[in-house]
Amino acid sequence: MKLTTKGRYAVLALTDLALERDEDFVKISHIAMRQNISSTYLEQILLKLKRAGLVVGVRGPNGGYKLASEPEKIMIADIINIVEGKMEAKGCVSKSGSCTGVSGRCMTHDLWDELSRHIELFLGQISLRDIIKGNVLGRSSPPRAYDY
Amino acid sequence: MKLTTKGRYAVLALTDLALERDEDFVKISHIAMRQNISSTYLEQILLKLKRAGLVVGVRGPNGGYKLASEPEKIMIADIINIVEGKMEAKGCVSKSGSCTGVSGRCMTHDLWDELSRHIELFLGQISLRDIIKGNVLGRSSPPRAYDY
DNA sequence: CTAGTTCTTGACAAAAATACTCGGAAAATA
DNA sequence: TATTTTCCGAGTATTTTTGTCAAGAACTAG
Repeated sequence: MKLTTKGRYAVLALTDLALERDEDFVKISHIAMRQNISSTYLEQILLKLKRAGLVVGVRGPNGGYKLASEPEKIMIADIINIVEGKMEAKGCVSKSGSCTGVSGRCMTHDLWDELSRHIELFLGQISLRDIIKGNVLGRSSPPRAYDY
Repeated sequence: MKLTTKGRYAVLALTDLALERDEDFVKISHIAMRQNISSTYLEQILLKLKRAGLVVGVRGPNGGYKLASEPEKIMIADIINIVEGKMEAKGCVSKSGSCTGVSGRCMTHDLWDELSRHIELFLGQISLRDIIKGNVLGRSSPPRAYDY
């Protein structure tokens, strides 16, 4: 999975919006200042989130951004997927058939595939509400052991 | 977590070694050819793995590389950690106290922290043996839901 | 011992991705 | 109309990734 500052800024910004939910609209510059992020960079990110329908943006004075829905309905996986490209099952070209190695001998294909699924499953279970409530720690569970 | 070709090549190479366990030593050039990797690049990677004690390298004719221990004792998390830098709980500088935002308001710290733990837990449970046996698929379990 | 093979090491370079910046346009408010 | 703020596309600088290259050291077969 890809996770760069873009994804982290996105989650950070939306968390900020979730906290400021009572205020009508929050300006980019305010978020940027509070979270110590470049505001012009944050524009790009919020724009993507707006196009995807996660936030609502209004122009002009008293304008700004607002969450499009309840914090408990916005999952971290969605945020990341929108801002970073869709997380691919890297390590193997997506084309079926022969991968990196010869003769279809790509043993590691399944691994990266399963890792992606694992991460997606994890981040798909955590909402913005969980973050602002602090309900995140200790939610990791070990993977199912293989039955020999 | 960081996952680049370096990490994938490392797992691929070690998987190759695990398969060729009967042969005494396997040459870099052979692995590179079979897995379609640049052999000079692979050198760097195997060197790191050797320094960390995961593989044994022998020079001279009939030289090459060999796994230092049984495939079931070598975990994917170890491989990745060696080759890529140690996976950090990014998104927050590791220093405790104030993170990106002001006034210690870094709500997302726990998230990235827990995500790292989650991934490490997953990859720490899968061995080279699992890969060559194909025991990887379907091992993801959803995270524990938070009890409200 | 000698020649050939193979790892060892570090420096360097091309390419790609990341992390921004910039200038202007559009909309809303007053 | 003037100001504020989002919208939008393009462009740029920095860093990371992904290698290459050349010289050297160790080892083995013959």
